[in-house]
Amino acid sequence: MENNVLLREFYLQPTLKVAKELVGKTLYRKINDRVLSGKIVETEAYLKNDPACHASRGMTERNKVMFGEAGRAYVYFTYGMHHCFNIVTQKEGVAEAVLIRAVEPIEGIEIMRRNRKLRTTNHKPLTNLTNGPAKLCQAFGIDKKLNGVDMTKGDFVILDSKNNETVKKATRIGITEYTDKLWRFHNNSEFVSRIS
DNA sequence: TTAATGATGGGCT
DNA sequence: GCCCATCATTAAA
Repeated sequence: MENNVLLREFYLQPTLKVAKELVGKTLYRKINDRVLSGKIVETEAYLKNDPACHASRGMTERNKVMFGEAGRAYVYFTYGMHHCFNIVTQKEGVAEAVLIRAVEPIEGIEIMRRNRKLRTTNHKPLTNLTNGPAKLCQAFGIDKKLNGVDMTKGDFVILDSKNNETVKKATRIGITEYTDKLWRFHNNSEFVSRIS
């Protein structure tokens, strides 16, 4: 298991390349000896000098992890109730990251269902578990306690996998600047938050 | 089917 | 005070 964990050198590659290549890889988390995993199906890149990037206006208490070393988790709280999860790329001082927007559940689906606490029934219950950045955080139990965690080792990592995903480019979601940039990557599957 | 809305609180231009 | 890299629910059509 440990031998195919993505290492720091992977995250030191150009951020757009990292974002694209993360599609098809496996997000893995072990909590209390129970495994949660999912195939990453949708990502977004946030670059330096990108007005949509949290770090574009300088370092703050919230975004300082983005300025640190590659391979760490940047988890932030938004809309008063949601978390979003990114992986930091680039060397220290260069604040770039990849937002994980959606995964396809593989292991620990019952735990994910419990973590999601949905009231109403959905006609696509599996898809609806992790097809959004805040949904996957809920399902995987990701919150601010994981902000800054090193993802190149330990129980919260991304596993390499030989995959031949067809990766499509699209515009990013939920931003108001640089909306023309095709910095969102997805595999066009039903587990993506939305196609376009 | 799509559109509108309320929830809810940390960060900050 | 206003803004948010969102989501679930309700309303409309």
